[in-house]
Amino acid sequence: MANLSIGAAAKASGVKVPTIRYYESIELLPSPPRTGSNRRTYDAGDVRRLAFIRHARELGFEVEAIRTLLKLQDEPEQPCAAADAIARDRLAEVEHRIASLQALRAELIRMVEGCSHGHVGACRVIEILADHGECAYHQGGEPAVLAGRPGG
Amino acid sequence: MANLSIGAAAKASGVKVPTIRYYESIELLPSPPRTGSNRRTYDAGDVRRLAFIRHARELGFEVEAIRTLLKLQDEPEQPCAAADAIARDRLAEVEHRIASLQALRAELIRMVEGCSHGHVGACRVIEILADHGECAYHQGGEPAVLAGRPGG
DNA sequence: GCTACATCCTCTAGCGACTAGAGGATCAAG
DNA sequence: CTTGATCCTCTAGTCGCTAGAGGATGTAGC
Repeated sequence: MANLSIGAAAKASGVKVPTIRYYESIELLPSPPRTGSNRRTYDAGDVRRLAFIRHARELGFEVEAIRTLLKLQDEPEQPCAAADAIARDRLAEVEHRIASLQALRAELIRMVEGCSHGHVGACRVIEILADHGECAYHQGGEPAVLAGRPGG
Repeated sequence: MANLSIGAAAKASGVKVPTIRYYESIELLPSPPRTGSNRRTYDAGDVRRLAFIRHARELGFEVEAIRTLLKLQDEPEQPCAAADAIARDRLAEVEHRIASLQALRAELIRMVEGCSHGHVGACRVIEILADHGECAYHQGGEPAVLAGRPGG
């Protein structure tokens, strides 16, 4: 698998064409060789790198964290403590999120059930999410991953 | 707890001062009464609402989704069918998110376990993220969590 | 060869959800 | 009555894309 067009690399990696160009522009992906007519050509290694980036983004890694991981990959003699730390941070956050979402889920189920009995009544969505002032997750400060959902 | 300054409301809710003003500007938070010298004054209800918004954002809900949740809370008398639909939509979203995050969590655990005490050469972080082809997390189509960091 | 039309190129501008800073008013403490 | 924190409005910047303009090139069918 070599000399892929940007479109083929996009298909193979799952990263959109403009996003590949964007990654090149921020130097997350090296500038590939060009054809005589100035078109980018990618190989299997590029596709792998793109797939890696895509997956890492989906896991909520920031671009800077991904940059660090790629650097670690390029210099495999170094211990992977940094990569491990990044993964651990993500894991802690993901676990907290799951817990919060499960609480919200329970409340939404309660609402849907209340609805099926003819009244919305005292909706406690706000309480369920507002009342957790002391939860450890928030001591650390800023949220690491906020939504940019596919639509947004 | 009443007549809080914007700074006090920020401290109490965990939402930053400029962000509170931003939420007002996009009408996620109602414009509060002002003092004679034009300063915003908040009460306990505003703080709860802000804390709710913050939690929901941290859970990855878009502002528009939060708006519908708040509307459901604000107007408990609205026709049951409408409330039910909103709650059901959010519930579906929450459940999808939980599922995605659980798959993600499993991967992160594998990553951390594979990584511990190793070197990057043997570190599975990169392998796992690059060889993502059969990862269940991706079957669902769209990524549930993408980064839009607090600066993003 | 010629015509469609897809794909590529660069560039700029826009999005959501903030965040930072300028420039000025006001408040609370010493 | 000064000092410094906090408040006000406003504009512009951030991240990680995404969309569109305007034009060049590649490819398939006739």
